Amino acid sequence: MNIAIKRTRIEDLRRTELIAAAHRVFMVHGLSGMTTARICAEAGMSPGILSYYFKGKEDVLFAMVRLNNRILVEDVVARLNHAQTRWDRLLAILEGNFPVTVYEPNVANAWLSVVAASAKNPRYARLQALFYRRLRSNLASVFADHLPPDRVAMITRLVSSMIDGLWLQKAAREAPDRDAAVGLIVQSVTALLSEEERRLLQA
Amino acid sequence: MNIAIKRTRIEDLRRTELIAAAHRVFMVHGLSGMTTARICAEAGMSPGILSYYFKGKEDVLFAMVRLNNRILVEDVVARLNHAQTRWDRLLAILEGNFPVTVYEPNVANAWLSVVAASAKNPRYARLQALFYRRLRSNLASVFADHLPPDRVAMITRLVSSMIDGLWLQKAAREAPDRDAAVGLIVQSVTALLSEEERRLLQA
Amino acid sequence: MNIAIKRTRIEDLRRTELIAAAHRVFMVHGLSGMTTARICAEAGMSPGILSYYFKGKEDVLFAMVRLNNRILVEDVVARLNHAQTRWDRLLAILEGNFPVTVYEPNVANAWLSVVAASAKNPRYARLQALFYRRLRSNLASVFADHLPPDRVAMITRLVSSMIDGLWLQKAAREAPDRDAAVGLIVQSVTALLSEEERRLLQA
Amino acid sequence: MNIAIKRTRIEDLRRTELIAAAHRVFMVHGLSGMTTARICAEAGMSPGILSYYFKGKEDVLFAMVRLNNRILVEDVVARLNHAQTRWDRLLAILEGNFPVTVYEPNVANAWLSVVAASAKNPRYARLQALFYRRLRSNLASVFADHLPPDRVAMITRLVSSMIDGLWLQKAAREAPDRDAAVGLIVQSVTALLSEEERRLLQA
DNA sequence: CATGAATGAGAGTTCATTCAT
DNA sequence: GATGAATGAACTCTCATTCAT
Repeated sequence: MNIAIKRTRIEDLRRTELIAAAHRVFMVHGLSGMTTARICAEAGMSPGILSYYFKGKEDVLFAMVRLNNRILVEDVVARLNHAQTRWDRLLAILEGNFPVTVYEPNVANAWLSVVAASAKNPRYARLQALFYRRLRSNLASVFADHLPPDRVAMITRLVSSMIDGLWLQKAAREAPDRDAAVGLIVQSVTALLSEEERRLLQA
Repeated sequence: MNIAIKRTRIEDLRRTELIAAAHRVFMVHGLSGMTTARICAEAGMSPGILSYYFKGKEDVLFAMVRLNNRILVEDVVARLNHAQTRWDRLLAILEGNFPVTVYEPNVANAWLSVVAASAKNPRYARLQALFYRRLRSNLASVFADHLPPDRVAMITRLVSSMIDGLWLQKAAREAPDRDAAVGLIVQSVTALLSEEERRLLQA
Repeated sequence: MNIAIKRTRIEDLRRTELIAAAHRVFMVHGLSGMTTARICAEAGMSPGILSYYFKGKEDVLFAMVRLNNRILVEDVVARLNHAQTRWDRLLAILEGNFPVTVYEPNVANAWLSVVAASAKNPRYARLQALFYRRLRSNLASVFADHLPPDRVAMITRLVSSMIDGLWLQKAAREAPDRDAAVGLIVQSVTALLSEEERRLLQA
Repeated sequence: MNIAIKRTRIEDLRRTELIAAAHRVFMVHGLSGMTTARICAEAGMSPGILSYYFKGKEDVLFAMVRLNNRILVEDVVARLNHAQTRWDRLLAILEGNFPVTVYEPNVANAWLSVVAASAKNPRYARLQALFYRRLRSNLASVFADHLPPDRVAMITRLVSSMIDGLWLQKAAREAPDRDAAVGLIVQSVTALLSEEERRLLQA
């Protein structure tokens, strides 16, 4: 039993190691430069190992994307748990979607490739759909109690498209830095609210 | 001399035809499916011709992107020329950035790949920079006379990032249709203006 | 001493189980689909075990072929023991060479692969030679007492080549079913005998 | 036009060259040793050439099999055209199916692999079916006018299965030489006919 | 004795590019 | 100028085998 657990853990470790290696290669060489050979070399393993832990290259990529999504989601959840007011929740969501060390052209660039490459793949489509649904429901939870549904929907759309747009512009080296990005969205949302609505959210 | 000119013209035509063929292949097969063989076949030419008219595949891609940018810009310019009020100018810009037949998941997807693949390349960076500068100056020209500079800057950022965000979401099959997209942006801008400002823009 | 014997017996069991597993894999996936990984999985053992019990994959295959030959031979022997007349002996041989549940395209196909793959290997050549010698001597024992040697030889050749030919055609999905196959050979042999000879064999 | 023809011919030549190279590799190394790299090396070309002339390895193999079938069939046709009596036709068919220089263990072996490997592939199945149909109709044409249908069918089956069986035994190094093989079949057929029938066929 | 993680050679295929004609 | 045959490097994936535990 102990051995089994140990072994499973070792397997999991190696899997994680490979995913991490894939991620490093991905960040440096981009999606097109992320070859199986490079991943294995980066992990310090032989080329054949990939098919031992994964079905194939595509499987590694998917695991990598899923892991990153999970980390991002968990980060947002943690931030939301610490938020006091509804307004703090909005800030938590925004800050979670622009992670400090990660909101950077090369990263944005890499992730754009993934979205582009995987949009037709139903497996990723589900992942994406889930991600957007979560984002929208999080945003909705900020406004739902104090605003009519159509305004909630509109603000939600606005915020989510601005998040994506700023990431895309980051990849194109045309986006402001992280604080300015968050600030821009906050400012936009603020401008859409009446003074009273703002006060209610901040309470 | 005449012959030389003629030749040049024929050569220009063939170059253009190759770029057009590349564009057609790109739209159908995406960036990853855009092979030199397919481009030449689509153009009805032999594979060897590419190295005569271009330095390589990358060169064809660049020419294609530049041409496409040009067409999009010219379309916006034409729309702007027909615009009566400042408000019409805003609509012209938005509609020009969501071309009816082109605002479609596969296309968005393909263009995302290009942005992702070329972001590190200074050649493309210049192209992108020019594109964004033009978009911003166009947007600024709508508001500059009636709003203080910081509000102009803010609205400009908001609009441009929403445009990009909606394209990105389109690729992820998470964006509304074209009219709703334009409507969303218009609605957002409207909400940011006072009634008086709106009236001034529509005059 | 006892332990050693026990161990040896257990080892023999596992060896046999591996061979049986190999045979099952072989029947389902064919020779080309018979990978060491699949064999061990089928046997419920780990991949490394193969090199303990066998020199390599080739060795497993050989053991499998030998075992199969043995089973087939023993089956024929058992049938021969129950045969009353010489004619019954002929039927026993034919029926033994077209096992009911096994005379089937995929199986024929798989065995063809083995013959093809191993024909150059002297180890298999000896196995094959033994097999054919036994078949011929069995057939000869049917006719030897009542027919001159050259006719015995001819009939033997005819029968053995028809058996092989029908198996080959089975693989090519061009052979009749089992009863028709046996019937065809019986019919051919019958036609080669005079009425008196037939009566003698059936006595 | 001329150029087109010339080019097509060159292409055909290269294709044929590759098929011939494949055949040589196949004869020497067997089906499993027939790698694309070896084929191209044997043809004195680079590895990439294969995909220029063929869809893939499987396509080369199929072309090779088809070409060989064609050659064999044409040889039989030529022999049949020279045959005077029906009996001569029978000999022509048999001799055509045991080509002098080719009825040899390694060749038999190689062909066995192909039959085994391709039996599940409908493309080859059609080829095989055609081959057998032709063989049977050729054999039937020898006997059809002088024998009742059921005896024609039986003799046809007997001859075709003996041909296949002798080839299989050749691969197992257990078959007689070519003349003995043909002789054995002739002898068998002869024994199945009455003296009068034989006379009619030889007329 | 048995495990299963790890290896590494080798397979088929794709494709941008070159170059003699 | 244009052709298209030819190249060769690079890619992903498979699998028999090895070996520390």
